[in-house]
Amino acid sequence: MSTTPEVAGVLRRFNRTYTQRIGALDESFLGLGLPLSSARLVFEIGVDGAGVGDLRSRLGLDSGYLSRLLRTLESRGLVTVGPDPADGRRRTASLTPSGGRLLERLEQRSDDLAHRLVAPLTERQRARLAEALGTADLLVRAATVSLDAVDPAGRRAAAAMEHYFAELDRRFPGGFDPGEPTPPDSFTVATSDGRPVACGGVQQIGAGVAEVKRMWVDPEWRGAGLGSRLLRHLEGVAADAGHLVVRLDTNGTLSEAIAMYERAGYTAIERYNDNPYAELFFEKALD
Amino acid sequence: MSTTPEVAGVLRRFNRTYTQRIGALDESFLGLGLPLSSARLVFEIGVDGAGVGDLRSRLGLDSGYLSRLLRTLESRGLVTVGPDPADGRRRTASLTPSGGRLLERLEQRSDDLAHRLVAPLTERQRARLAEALGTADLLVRAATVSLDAVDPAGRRAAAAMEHYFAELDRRFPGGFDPGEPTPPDSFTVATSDGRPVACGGVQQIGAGVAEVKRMWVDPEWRGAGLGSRLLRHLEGVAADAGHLVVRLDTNGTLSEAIAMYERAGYTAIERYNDNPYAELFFEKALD
DNA sequence: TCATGTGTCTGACTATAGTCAGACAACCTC
DNA sequence: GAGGTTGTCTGACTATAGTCAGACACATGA
Repeated sequence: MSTTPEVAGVLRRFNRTYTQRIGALDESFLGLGLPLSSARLVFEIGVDGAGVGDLRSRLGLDSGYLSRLLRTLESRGLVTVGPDPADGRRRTASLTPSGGRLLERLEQRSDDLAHRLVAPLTERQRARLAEALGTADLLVRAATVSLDAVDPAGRRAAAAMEHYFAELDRRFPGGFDPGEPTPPDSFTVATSDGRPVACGGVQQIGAGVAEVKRMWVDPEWRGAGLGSRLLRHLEGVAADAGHLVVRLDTNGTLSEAIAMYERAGYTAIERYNDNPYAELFFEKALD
Repeated sequence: MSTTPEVAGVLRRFNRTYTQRIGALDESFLGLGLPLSSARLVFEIGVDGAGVGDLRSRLGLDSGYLSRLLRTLESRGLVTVGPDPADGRRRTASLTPSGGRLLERLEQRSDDLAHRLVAPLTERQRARLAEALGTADLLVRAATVSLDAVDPAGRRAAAAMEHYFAELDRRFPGGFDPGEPTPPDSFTVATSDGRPVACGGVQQIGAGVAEVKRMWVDPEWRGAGLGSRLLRHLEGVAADAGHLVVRLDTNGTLSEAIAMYERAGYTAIERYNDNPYAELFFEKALD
């Protein structure tokens, strides 16, 4: 706040410009015989379908309201809602062929409008705009990732860890076998649009000593500072639990991670465990 | 469209991110006992007040609807609506002291939310975001400027020309006296948010020869390509009127303008009029 | 001064968006 | 298999947003 007093102002000014001009992109959904909220819903269901709860959180709707919207789309033959095979309480919505055609037309309209919007710009200006919006997009998304403590043995933790293990398996020359992973003392998942985009656990490994484990950041999200933020967060978790020192191990393959640890003030130490995949070991004192 | 197919995609992706995250900035207006549209209206009236028609075009509201919104704000003692001294049909809205206090609180909330939004970012990221949004803002605004042919002797033309004359007066060492300006054959005003941001006229000065006159771009808008776009537009106007050549004169003081003319394919020629303020003369053949 | 246009207002509507409480079935844990 | 939790659904609402037609006063230009 102290040294960048203008960010908020720029943001607010942009907000104004935005609602007046680009906001019309949403209204391009109109005129196909559907109210805006229903059209947005069709859009959000998409070709792959989506869980009802997922839709609710992505669109920020009341469950009753969403249910009713789905009912009207169903009655128009645009959507079918069926049970989730994995959990009988959940339901998944997907588009019928006619719903798919509607989605295509929505996409088309939205695309046309976007093109028309940038048409008066020169080629170079368009490129500049695309770059600026891309940057803003990444940063805004990064800023609004939410870091939540989840049950280390629960479903959300498992789903996030799966990404982590899958990536290790891809990156390690001989693959990676997680064995029977034991849940850490606490686990944090970073979520954006309902999907896990980063995660990490904290576990006590000695008196006053915590280990950061299974830290992972989605490849698409690297370079947005999410890793550092998560690491700071996990250090906070460890400090709150009364630990004085944080350790972690890693593998030489994971060069971005190593660079980040060093930037964050970690120093290399001797091997402190028998993890066969670990080659490098770091430590940092909590203040 | 051919070489930058991705702009529309980036724009649409950003739109999605935006409505979900920054869109909440608007909702910060809520919770002060006013519905969103009324709060936006208070915001748009601002400390300086605003004409009713102006508000209508800025907010894109139906005149009946706006009138009703003003009535409810009036009945709550937040706004007064009085006659415009210059034109008895028009009315101007301004905030009462209590309306002004409400506005301050709205600003405060919006500001707080903007700060909270960028809080998770590092200083550097915030600076990057501010820069990206600033660029996007300028370009989007530039893209959505509308170029309208107006009555060369009418009010809109006069208002725009006033800016032009004022600027010349500021920039010329000995000031500038427009004398009795005669309206050109056609006049174009570029408008953004209801304000003139650029203008220019076209006038026949010989058989098949047109002159571009009184071309002006708001200083805040320079660097956004608005000048070139306007110039191209005026050339189009001249070509449509059957002219084959466009000429223009300028003063050595106006260096940005000169650079722009050269970029646009104009070449220096001999003096072709007796304008005492003109020092440089340019010409371009229309294709 | 008359015809025409412009800017605002009222009345009478409709459609859309959203809220809240509670029912109910499937699931999970002990 | 009892008790609590989660996910979805229905019913009964209210608030907000927006539309359209027409009235009326003022302005403008022939």
